[in-house]
Amino acid sequence: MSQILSEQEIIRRESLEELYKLGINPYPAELYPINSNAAAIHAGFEKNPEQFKEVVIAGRIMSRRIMGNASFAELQDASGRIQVYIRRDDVCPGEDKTLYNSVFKKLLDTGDIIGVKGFVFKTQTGETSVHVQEFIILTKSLRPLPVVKEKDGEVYDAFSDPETRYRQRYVDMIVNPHVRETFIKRSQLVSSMRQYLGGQGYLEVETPILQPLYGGAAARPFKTHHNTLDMTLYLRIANELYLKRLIVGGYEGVYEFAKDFRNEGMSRFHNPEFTQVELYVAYKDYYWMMELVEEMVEKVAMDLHGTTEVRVGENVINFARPWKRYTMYEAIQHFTGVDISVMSEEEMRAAAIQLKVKVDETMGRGKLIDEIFGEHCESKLIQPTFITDYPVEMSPLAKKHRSKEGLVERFEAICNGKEICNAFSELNDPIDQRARFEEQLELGKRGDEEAMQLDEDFLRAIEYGMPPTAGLGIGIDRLSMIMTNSNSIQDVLFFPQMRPELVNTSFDLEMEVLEGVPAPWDDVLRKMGIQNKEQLKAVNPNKLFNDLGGMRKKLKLEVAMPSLDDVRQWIG
RNA sequence: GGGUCGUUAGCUCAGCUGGUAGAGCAGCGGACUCUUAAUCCGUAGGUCGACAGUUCAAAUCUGUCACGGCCCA
Repeated sequence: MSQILSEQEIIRRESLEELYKLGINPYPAELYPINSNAAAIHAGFEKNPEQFKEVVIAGRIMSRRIMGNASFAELQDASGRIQVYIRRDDVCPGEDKTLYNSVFKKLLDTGDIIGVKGFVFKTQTGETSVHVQEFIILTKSLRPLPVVKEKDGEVYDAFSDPETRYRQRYVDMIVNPHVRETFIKRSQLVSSMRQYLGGQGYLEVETPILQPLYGGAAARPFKTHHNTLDMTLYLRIANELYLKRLIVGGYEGVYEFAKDFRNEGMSRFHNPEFTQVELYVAYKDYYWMMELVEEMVEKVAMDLHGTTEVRVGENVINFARPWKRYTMYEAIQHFTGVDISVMSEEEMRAAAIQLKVKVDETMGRGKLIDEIFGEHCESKLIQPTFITDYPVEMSPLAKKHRSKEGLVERFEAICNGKEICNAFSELNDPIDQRARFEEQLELGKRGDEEAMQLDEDFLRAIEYGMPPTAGLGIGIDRLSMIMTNSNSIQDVLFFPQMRPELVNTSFDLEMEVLEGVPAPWDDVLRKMGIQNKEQLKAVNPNKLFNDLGGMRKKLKLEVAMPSLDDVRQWIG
């Protein structure tokens, strides 16, 4: 015994014991043969009532209204909710009324999962319901669910604390139906793209996540270690360099839906791991790729919403083709009135200062352009817009522009003020590519932690010859945010990254002694789930110190707190 | 990383210039055979995020720390 239970949890555990005593297994092993669900009943009953004379459904009890010998309950399954009606003498036809009086009324709670068999009917107030003839407990729930009530579309006591929602997404999904809806949309988005890309004949592939050299983007990586090889490996920040090797190898179109990892700050738009689809198609250029993006994203909007128009916050975004196109210089001129295309670096720096953009001496032309654009243009681009022709300094993997000096053939699509994709005519000149990598190495030496590494094997591959290729990356999380009208990336990730919470878990008295931790704190640590040195070393001393205070109060210990330094010493 | 707001019962929240912790819902006991935020009567439930300081007295004031949201970089 180590978990400290609330009153409601204790009561539920007592109910569990009672069920066992009555010979009822609250966690049965057998499958439960459902033949319908909430949505099917709502959709079909009025037209074909004769088809709903014997339905078997299963779901979670979301609410109960008990009126003596008859009760209503709401059952929630994957398809939605339906009301069920239970009458004592229907489920207990004989003398023994235990199943209704004790099991249903006392031992069941909201949150429990049951199966019911019965017939569909309409109540006097007109609600389609299932009249229960038999029911069975499929799972007893030991924790009280947040109770969310609703009337006339108004929600009362919504389960809304963001921290708890993200940490306990399962609860969020149970009580907030729109959350499940968001993730269904996200899944449809990926299917829609996969269908589109597959339909073009491109090959879906998988490339390494653990990479000896990371590349393909400007970002800091996560570092890990392989024991047998005794070598450092990095979690990929992009899949670009591997997918291009596959184009060298002879495929004409490859794509991968990839989890990428970037060891950077977190925000409403950034999670350390995120999903991207990258696509490479041989014998194409970036103009061609723009058309593909328009067509594919328009299809996604149609598949998800049945229209190209999507409401996002205050705006309605229309993904119908064709999208607006600006070169980067044009965009800057459009939003600031300044034409920087003809300026020297010094003139540009002065212009940037005039435009209240923060500059410093290390910034070259490319960085200056990027800053001005980021400051004055990006957030104003609400409707999907292609920005083309980026400075060469920022794009070491893109081909130099066919006619414009100092630029590369690159575009980003901006939508709702944020980048949703990035693409270029891929650099396939191995001599130029080596030179660009070397420039990156120089940046790295000057302290740019996001500079790319020189990938000798990648260079070897393109020295064999990579056909002219168009490449694309689309951020699935960002696009999902737009397509689901979500304000934060955390709302389109099932399990957004969070600092760990120390949870109380059951512990085993037989376990090893925590050397160096004086009584009674060793016991307290065990109660907090820290059972050995390894686990102890893994915790943040400040947090541990903080939580020890909480445990001291909770367990009503009459001993002085250890100091923060003591705690640091225990951890070692 | 900086700014800012927040952390009180299972959930949603009150708690004023310091003076014995409250409500609604959920729970528990009871009544009730078509309810739907069911209703009616009764009742229990608290690491006020943590530590320290100020004070006769701290949920409340001050400092440090933890966790989270939002904004900025």
